[in-house]
Amino acid sequence: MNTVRGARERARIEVTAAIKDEARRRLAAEGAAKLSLRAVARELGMVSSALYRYFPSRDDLLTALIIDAYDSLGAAAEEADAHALAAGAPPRARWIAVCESVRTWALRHPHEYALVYGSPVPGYSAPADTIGPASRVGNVLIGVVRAAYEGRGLALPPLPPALGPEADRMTADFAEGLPPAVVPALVAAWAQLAGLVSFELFGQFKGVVEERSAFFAHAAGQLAHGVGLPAV
Amino acid sequence: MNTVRGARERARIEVTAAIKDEARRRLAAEGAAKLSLRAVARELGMVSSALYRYFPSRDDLLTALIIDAYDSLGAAAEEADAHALAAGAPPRARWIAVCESVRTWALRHPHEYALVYGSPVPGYSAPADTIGPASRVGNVLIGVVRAAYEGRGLALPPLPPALGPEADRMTADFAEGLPPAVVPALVAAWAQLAGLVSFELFGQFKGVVEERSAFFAHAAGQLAHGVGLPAV
DNA sequence: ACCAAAGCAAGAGCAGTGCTCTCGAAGTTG
DNA sequence: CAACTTCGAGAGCACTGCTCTTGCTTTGGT
Repeated sequence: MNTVRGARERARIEVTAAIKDEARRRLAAEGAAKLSLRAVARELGMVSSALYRYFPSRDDLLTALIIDAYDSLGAAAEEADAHALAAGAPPRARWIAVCESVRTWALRHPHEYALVYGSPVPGYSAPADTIGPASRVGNVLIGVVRAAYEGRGLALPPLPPALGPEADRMTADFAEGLPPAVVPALVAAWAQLAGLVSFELFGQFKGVVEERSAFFAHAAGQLAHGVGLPAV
Repeated sequence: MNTVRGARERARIEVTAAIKDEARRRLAAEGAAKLSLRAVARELGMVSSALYRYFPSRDDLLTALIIDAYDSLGAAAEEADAHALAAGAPPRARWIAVCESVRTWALRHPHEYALVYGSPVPGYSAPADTIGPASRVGNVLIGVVRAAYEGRGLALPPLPPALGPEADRMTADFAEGLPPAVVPALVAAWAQLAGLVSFELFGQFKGVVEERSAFFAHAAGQLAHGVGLPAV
């Protein structure tokens, strides 16, 4: 692998990266709604039609940015967890560290966060390529809970009987080895985490929450409690 | 009031309403990103420039739709709570009923929900006119918790000392009469509720949660627990 | 080493957009 | 009735995503 296939292929990779970089820059500056292919091309010194050799449409460019954003966020979460783990943190502290890393990443890349967890852009349905990167954060959270479970430090949340089969299916599909009762709570906590971050990022806390960091830390702790990682 | 001020004024009101109606229709059909002033005007048999007599810009039209959406959602939540209250439901059941009503409204008006709780559209900062309607759902939730508190049915969640002053400020600002410890939990629950609905609506649960209704009901119950409305 | 095939940038062009300006017709008010 | 305001229509500007055609450059097989 990594074979040097010639100038052409190398140029294509570089140009593709340059386009994505410039697009990300304009995304950060003006938001997804105003991201224009022509402006990106102009900034790169090429003509707009040339850009279509690399991305067949504006939505394809956005999809590429979405995948990169998922990957970047996923990497941040994984790194935060690895750090906490290396520091000997117990599962609850790891959980909170991951939540904080998601929030920090979102505050640093607001438009990219909006791209992945905000309203989907056009008619649009997420291409299959996105589901892999999209699940990285979820997998980190699953890993933390699994560690708690294997360390006998997991308090099982209640599960209504009506949700039993669904919990079993979820567990088999993407959380093998965990007790089914915790899986719905875990998925809910993931969505709730996104809700907290989105509200802060999208201005819904304006005039409501002022001490955002302290508030978030508290909420992340409550989230941990909800999935069975009680304080001390 | 309701004085008939002449044909002109009446026409203005009717045309404004017609524009919003048509815009809402196109919003539901194609989403906010593709909502075009010209298309709305065309559908109404008027020329695009005439529309600017009623809304000075596209964003102003969107803002009007946002306010209406907040009001519609708020009314749905208030009605759901009133129904539950009239049926003699205890606070916990009222809480869940309100959560369900938000989800139901969102599923019925996905694009309008995305407009208010999704990523903000342009460069954007929410105009002041939106904050009133925006808080109606929150006020309903506050009312439910207040009823529980006054009925001695509220279990106070823990509050870290670091968040004490902020909790006091929040309580004084928009939740007077409630014990400060519950207010941050309440705000967090509100954001988390939006996270649950957004994830379902924006396709984040695709391949993850199948029994969406049962899952949501469970999560809403957990949310109730988190704000101090325990089961039975 | 040559030459056809493929990849590429550029330009023109289409249909559509938000928004501005001007002009004449209509309604409102003294 | 006259002065004034409001409105719809049309033309026009700068911009968008996207397509198509035209030549040039790189590539890969003979």
